[in-house]
Amino acid sequence: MPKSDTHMTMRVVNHIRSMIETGDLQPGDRIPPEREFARKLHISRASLRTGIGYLAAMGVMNVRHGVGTFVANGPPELGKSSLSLLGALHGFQSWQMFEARRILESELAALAAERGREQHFAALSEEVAEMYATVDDAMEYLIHDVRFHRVIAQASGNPILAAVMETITSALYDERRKTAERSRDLKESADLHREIYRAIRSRNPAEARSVMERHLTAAQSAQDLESTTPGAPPAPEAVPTKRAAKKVEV
Amino acid sequence: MPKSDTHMTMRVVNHIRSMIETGDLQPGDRIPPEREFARKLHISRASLRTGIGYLAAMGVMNVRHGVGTFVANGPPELGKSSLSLLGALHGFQSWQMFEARRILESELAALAAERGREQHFAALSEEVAEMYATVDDAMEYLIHDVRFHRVIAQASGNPILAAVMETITSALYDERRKTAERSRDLKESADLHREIYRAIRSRNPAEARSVMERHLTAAQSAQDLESTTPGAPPAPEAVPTKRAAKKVEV
DNA sequence: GTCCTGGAGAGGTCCGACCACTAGAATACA
DNA sequence: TGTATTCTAGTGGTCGGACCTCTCCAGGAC
Repeated sequence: MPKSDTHMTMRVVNHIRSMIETGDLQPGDRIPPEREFARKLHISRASLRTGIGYLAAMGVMNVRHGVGTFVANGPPELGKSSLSLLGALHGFQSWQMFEARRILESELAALAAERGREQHFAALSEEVAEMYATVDDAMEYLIHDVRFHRVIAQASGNPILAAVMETITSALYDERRKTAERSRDLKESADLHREIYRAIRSRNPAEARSVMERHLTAAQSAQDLESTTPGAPPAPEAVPTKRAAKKVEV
Repeated sequence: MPKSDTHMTMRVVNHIRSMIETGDLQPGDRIPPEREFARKLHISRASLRTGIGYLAAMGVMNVRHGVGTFVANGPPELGKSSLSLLGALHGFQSWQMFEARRILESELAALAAERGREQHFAALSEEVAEMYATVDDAMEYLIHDVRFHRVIAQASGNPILAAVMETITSALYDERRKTAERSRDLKESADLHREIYRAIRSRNPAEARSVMERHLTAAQSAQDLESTTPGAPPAPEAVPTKRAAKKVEV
């Protein structure tokens, strides 16, 4: 939706975008130094920087002070803190984030059961094993927990849904960090993950979806218990707006 | 995950964020002029601008040349073009976007059936009527189509999922605009929307989900027919990465 | 070999001037 | 009087060029 010319910002964005589309720029690549690049694009360094800032905010570029600016190469993410920011603005509730995650990951698990490959199964199996091995170390356990879910997202074959999941869980952890770090019942959690793994491996989408939903519901309850803001029951909000019409494009 | 001090950008972001959280800044509000605001924060205008740029990229602020800078007040969205950008970077496929949309909107419809209120039903009904009235004007029809789906998202009571949907459909329209603008079979489409409306109004989540899925599948097929890049069959990608561990942040 | 220091090169911040757009006030005109 | 036009204050957008800070690593001191 960005208009091409004028607006230096978009000029930079589109330029880099096309460099990516033509393959001139690959994930992990470094772009030229700002001064040089700005000269090449016939724009000021300040304008170039606003463009880069935009890309960086979107998670497409990765700026490292004193080193250089790089094309992101990690797993796709929508701007990391964007959800957290939007949450502050629109007053997102904790239960809403959990619900979103539950829905997304359930479908992701089902898709993984349909499309997962042997490599994914192997990776899942390994993470489950690691989880059992670290039931006494919450910190370490969490790492494998996160990896497990990430592998499922990858196995789903839909990077878009995976990116959305990444964004939501990221915001969720942001919030969790504020409360206690302690965790309990890791053994039960590991059992559930093992069930999920088995359902996926046996290519049973319905089962995978259902177990994943059970797992996340349990996780939410556990979280609510030690949180100050208990998960609220669903309660729809105000009236539907009518004014949005003018914002419609195409 | 943004670190507090240093990095002027984050100083600005956090400052505005806290102004939002304390209610000093409400959606639609205008922030002070850059020169004045910069003086008040004891930073340069350039730094203030990078911070604002970040917020704007996230969709939290809305900058209008010659007018002022405002807190966003529309429906929550993750940065508009972010998906489109990420798509260029990670090579998102068209069918993946459709799939993501199908999954999301189906669940959204189910939730709307559970939680929707009378106001939402009325709004939906009105949009359906408008759709029937504009089956001969594709452009006009599309506006009501978009509004219809947006109301469902709102009725779901989960603004996070709604925001994600908004982001994905926005990217989808970006692509659609590249192809022909013509549309056919609007009558059939309107019929399907009417069915969805009825399922929601009668509080039948399963039915709502199912009809919505049918509708979006049909829409995808129609799109594929006149597109140069037909929707590809599902095909999972490469190996699961292992390196992601270091990126985990509790 | 190890440690320290210095410098090159990258991004980060700042300043101050000027450009471009918008909206509303002031003015001209019918 | 009413309407169109022009002017102008205020706001964001761009510029360039100076200077600061951070990283990394070569090269010397030990």
